[in-house]
Amino acid sequence: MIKSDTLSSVAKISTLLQVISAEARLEILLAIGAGEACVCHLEAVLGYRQAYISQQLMTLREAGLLGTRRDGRYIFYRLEKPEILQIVELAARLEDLDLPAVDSGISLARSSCECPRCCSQVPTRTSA
Amino acid sequence: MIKSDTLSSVAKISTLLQVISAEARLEILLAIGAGEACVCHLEAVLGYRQAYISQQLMTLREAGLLGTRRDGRYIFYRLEKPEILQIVELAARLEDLDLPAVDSGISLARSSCECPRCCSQVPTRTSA
DNA sequence: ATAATACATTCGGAGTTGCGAATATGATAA
DNA sequence: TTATCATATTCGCAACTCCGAATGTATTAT
Repeated sequence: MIKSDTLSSVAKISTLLQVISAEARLEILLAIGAGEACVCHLEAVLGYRQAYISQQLMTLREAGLLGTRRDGRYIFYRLEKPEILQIVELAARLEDLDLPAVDSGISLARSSCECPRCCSQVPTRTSA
Repeated sequence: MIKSDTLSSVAKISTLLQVISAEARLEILLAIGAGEACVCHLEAVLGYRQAYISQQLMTLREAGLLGTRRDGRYIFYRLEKPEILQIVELAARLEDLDLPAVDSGISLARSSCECPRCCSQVPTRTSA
């Protein structure tokens, strides 16, 4: 893996883009979006195994892209630099894709979470 | 390598970012910048072997990022989607780097080329 | 013609990475 | 205390990627 702090500007940019370019990590960034998400949430929403999610989160953390907040036994991740999503949006536009549902921090990450244990309330549903 | 056209939006974005994230390819994109550049030019400016440059150019071409123009025995490459540089600039800003001299199409790619054979005129030099 | 130049392409192996399995840690519940 | 849950970390190897070497293909020069 790429590390060290004595790197050229291009090398640093290369590292950043490589970190966010892995498909699973892109999905994680989009799932967190403007809000925050715990690991079990990401697990449920994205369908990856827990250890795998944690591995990807570690990579993103080491790149300085994520911040954490512990609440009880849950650890919530948020984007340290939300502008990272602008890169994804720009890339999406270049490919003529209507950007893949960047999480607004309301829809997925905070409410109507599908994972079996955390955030089990379903506040956006209006049915009786 | 990543191919196929039946891919999710995220997968397409992933592929695009992976293609541009390789350090050598980043350097190539920046060296071409807003102008155009032949292979021997890139070879001289970046210091990579010819075959290696061509390999990276092939990858960028297959991703639809480059266009070509043949002039005699030279082949000039240009950015098909110059907005790709905005991604690089954004990434640079996120890392607090003053973006790495995006080629304006004047300084390197078109004039004062250092490679021994092509573009040997040195128009920006004002010395006798 | 042949030769030289500019560039493209294929092949293969050393090296790296992805990711599953197993295990560890830190917090809460009983 | 022990058990359980949420998450982190380490290990190892199959799979993949990088890149050098060799070779192929246009184009121009002689």
